[in-house]
Amino acid sequence: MKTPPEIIAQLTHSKRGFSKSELKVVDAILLDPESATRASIAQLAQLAGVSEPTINRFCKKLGASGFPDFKIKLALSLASDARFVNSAVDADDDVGTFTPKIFDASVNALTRVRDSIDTKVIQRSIDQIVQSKQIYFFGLGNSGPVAADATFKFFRFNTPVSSHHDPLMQRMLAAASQTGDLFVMISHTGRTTSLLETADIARRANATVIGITAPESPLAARCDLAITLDVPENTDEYLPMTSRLAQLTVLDVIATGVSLRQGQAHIPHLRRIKESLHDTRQPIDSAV
Amino acid sequence: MKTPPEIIAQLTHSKRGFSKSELKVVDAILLDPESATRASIAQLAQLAGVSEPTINRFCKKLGASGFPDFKIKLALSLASDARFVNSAVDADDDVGTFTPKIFDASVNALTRVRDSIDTKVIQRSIDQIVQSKQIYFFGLGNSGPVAADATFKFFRFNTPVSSHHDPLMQRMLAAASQTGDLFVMISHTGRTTSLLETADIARRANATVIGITAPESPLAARCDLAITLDVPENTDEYLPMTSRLAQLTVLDVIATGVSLRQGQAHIPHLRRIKESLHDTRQPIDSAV
DNA sequence: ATTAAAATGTAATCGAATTACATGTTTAAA
DNA sequence: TTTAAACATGTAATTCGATTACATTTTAAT
Repeated sequence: MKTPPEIIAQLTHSKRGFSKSELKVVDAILLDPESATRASIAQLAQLAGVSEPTINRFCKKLGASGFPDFKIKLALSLASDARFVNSAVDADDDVGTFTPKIFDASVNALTRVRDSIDTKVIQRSIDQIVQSKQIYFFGLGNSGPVAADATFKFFRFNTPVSSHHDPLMQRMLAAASQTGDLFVMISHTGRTTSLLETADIARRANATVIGITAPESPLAARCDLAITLDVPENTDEYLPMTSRLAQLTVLDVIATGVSLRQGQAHIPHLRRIKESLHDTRQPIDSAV
Repeated sequence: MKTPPEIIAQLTHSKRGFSKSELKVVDAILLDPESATRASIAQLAQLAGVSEPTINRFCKKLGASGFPDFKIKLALSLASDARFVNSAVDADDDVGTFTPKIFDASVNALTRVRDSIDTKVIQRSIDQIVQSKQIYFFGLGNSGPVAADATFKFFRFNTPVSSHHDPLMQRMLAAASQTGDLFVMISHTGRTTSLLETADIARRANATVIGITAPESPLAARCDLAITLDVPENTDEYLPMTSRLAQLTVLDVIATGVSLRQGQAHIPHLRRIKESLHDTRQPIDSAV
């Protein structure tokens, strides 16, 4: 996809020297960019309180061939970028307002991680998992459920897998581990003392430790492989929201990678899992 | 944001009765949709070999107010399509290729749910949660970790909250429940027999049951409130990937709603939680 | 204070889009 | 098979929006 000229970005980060009336235009557009894509040059001129040629010149200044072209570029910009405006939830937002905001924040986080993640580390993680004899997913607190989820995801491969959120159990398993054992430790902060100690213990036992955590965190430094997620999370206001999503998606990626590596080898295994679940479900056309 | 009329979709799935010359227009546009957004009506008319009014009528037929409006809608359609390339992971993809694909699939699912979710039901769910005396999150299998995650999320409110993934325990709690108790049952398929029974038991006990599940599923029909998530998931190939993310985000939304409703009331409670965690963490500047 | 350059507006012009109307084409009924 | 009515399409006129040329105002520098 060719990089579109991000009109909205140019409007918000008004680095460019905008003149007085050009700023009026910026304001008028940002007030309701959506409807600006539908307005005529006259309407927008009136709304901004400037003349029509001013609008026109403004459009050209931003790289459009004219006003109609500008509207299209603006629309494109809205569709891709501005839909995910990371606007904070406001105290007097109603459901219809804050619901998309939260979804957008999640989407934002995911696209950001997508664009910043180190796929080489992912690749090496996949290599390690394929080679491992046994896989443990460790997480504490909010990351506990993520580890548990990973178990379900990796269960379809033939390697024994389990998740643990009890620090003592984690420590015991780490101490009893050996070469070929793989620990995936999940921690948003990467600063949970107990998990750091467990990581050290596991590495001393010659097991492999992969961390899914924050860049430059103590945990990242202690792992054989650190998958670092750059998720901006204002943990001061809320408990982690978006980091779990990023962690889960990264685990999806790794699972997919392992799956691709194994080719069709595990398909029969997967079918057996599916079949085992069948009797727990109501048939599709059951009376509701 | 209002659901955009997907022009491209209307063009490709030419279900609508297009006439001879209208088909010429479709072809001309699909030949190079990108440049069609930049063409004038005369250019496009020539390219398609039809008259200008034909183009104009065609645009109106597809729901645009005219040709310029059509171009904008087309541009929007292109942009969103490009972003949501739901291209399946290919057997010979390398990490750098399938990693963004999976992230995009997740983003895709979230935006789709965002645009299709019924915020009125969300609102009523928030109402119920605020009024409830006790909250239980139930999930089985893949949804178990989601329920567990919800516990962490809702713990910051003063209402007692717990999650359970043992069907017997779920059933016991449902049987022992009473008015004021709230059950949030999470199931991607909405067809897990055990959970359906538990829902019935809970409702007979006058507890409230909220479902986070598939539209038109047995579970949705059995709940007081059904938050239905329209997540396309090819469960045949892979175990659920994106549905968890949607479920988690919906729970984030609800938690946020409850939080807003309570205003600052729970802030001291939240601070206490934070402080309790402090000693488990390494200080930021600890030696790495 | 004066002048040049930049910014903005006015008004004329140009061009694109739309509409009204005429012509041709298909379809169905006689 | 013929005929009329509905539909599809094109031509030409018209309208409306966008653009340009030019005049005026504002700003900044000497």
